[in-house]
Amino acid sequence: MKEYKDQEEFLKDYDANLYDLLSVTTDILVFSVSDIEVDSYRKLPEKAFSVLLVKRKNYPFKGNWCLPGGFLKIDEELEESPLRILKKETNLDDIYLEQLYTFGGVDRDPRLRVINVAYMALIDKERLNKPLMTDSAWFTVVQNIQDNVIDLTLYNGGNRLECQALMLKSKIRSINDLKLLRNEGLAFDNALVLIMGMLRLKNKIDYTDIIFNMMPNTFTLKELQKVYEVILNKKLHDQAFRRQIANKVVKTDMVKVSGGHRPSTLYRYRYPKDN
Amino acid sequence: MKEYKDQEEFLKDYDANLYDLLSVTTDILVFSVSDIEVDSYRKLPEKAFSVLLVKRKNYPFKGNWCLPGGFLKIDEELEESPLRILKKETNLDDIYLEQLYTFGGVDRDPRLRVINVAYMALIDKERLNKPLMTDSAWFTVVQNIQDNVIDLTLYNGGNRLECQALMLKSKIRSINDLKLLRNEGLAFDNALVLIMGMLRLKNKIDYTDIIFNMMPNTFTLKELQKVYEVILNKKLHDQAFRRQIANKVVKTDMVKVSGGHRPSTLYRYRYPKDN
DNA sequence: CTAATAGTGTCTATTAGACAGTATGTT
DNA sequence: AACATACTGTCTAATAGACACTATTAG
Repeated sequence: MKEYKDQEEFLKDYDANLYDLLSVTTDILVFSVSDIEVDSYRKLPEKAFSVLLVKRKNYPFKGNWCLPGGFLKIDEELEESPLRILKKETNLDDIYLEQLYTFGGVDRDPRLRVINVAYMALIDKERLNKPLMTDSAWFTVVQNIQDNVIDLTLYNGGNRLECQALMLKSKIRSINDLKLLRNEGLAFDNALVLIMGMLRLKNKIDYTDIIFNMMPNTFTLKELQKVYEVILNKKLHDQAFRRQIANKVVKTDMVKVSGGHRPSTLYRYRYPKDN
Repeated sequence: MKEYKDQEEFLKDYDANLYDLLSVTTDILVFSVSDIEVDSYRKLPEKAFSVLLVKRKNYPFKGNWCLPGGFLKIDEELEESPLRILKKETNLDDIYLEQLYTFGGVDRDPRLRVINVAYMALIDKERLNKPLMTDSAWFTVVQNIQDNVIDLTLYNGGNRLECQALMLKSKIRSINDLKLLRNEGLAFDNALVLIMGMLRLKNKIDYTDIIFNMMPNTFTLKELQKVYEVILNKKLHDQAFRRQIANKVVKTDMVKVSGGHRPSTLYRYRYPKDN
């Protein structure tokens, strides 16, 4: 091995093709909630949980749906890539974004070896200020967890996608803790990305404040509770819920009037000193 | 754009060099604890928290210390890479491993553009059955957190490394939430990897059982408490601690005798149904 | 008045913090 | 006996679950 005087001399001599080269992509799980109107004028609208998908126009997986994403450019910071994609899809700049997991299965893309860094984004649909891109659509996510099997069914108009996985451990930390049982209509390994994201979110809303990224500026406590309930997929006890989030919200002097019942006080999120 | 009959025909035509190519590496934060003997024969040994580092023999960063790691091979599953490295370094197969974060700064490696998937591993040093690799060494980690500045000082014999970062948010989720203030002796961006790993561990031992991956099969409650204390960097209240971990451990019929005082009952970890 | 949601009061069980006290070993 | 750690008991404060009750609106 040649001896170098210093790092500068070493780098001049260095051949970047010495190691295997491959491509890196970023995918983003864009999650949000929306209202579902109910028949009775008196009842409150239900909350639905939804994810943004893009229909693939080209091979591979032509016609299937996939997460918004793209290839990382060689001179682009890793964190810039999801922000760039989100800006393109939603026209929003300040979106809650966190790294979810990096997927690196050898065969996840039939074209070439790809490492995929998946992010999770939470947005408030009311902030959307332009129509979705063509081929993009919100899918309502209906979850069903029984024994150790998680099943997610996605609906958008006539489109219905479904994915299902066996959870091999009680805490899913790695892609190897999940075994995909069914995947109808999702491209690449996006079914597993979606399931991991869903599980991460269900877990994190218990001990963080990230849910407020999906809420409008003002909201009623019942609306907030319904968002918790649709994500956790279980009913919460009203009074217990109010106590638990009491110190995370601030009462405003506004109320929300809706149907034949007492109006509900609107609340804001109480930002901690930092975020 | 050419129209393809099916995915097979499309792939035959596909040029993998269409997108930017780069290299992927995996780094592993191998954390463990060990005893530090104390002067008085009566006192219990203190617990020290430590991380495994490797001295760089070549450029770049020749002479600095770095995390064990390596380049991902093009036909290697992403998760296999850290396992392969751990096997080489520790000769152990069944090690607790979790993905920590994927680092992708444009300039993190002066040789070429690299995306680095960092993992965190927790091991019980008593299980080590072979000496460390040459150039590998355990460094004791001493942490100091004041205001929003975290400072880690690493000791091994005469070697002393130090890194320090400002925490821009109270919950560190992204590399952008940290601002590196000082880095003495650590290669690449390993200082930030180490700090993120340390923070993740501090956070996770409160709501998971991962600490037991660093414990021997049997241990006294005081030993377990001291491991918590050295990681959290604060004293815990004896009785409160015992109550909190009571249902996570099982009493054995063995005791540990050490110095001039009453022997302590040895406990085992109570495995949940799965892990 | 009725249906439906909004919001409060309170009892109880569980958990967390604090502190005091007792137990048991080696030297 | 003295020291050091091991371990238990109990008071109190805070929190969580459960349930009952009152309040307010549109139609």
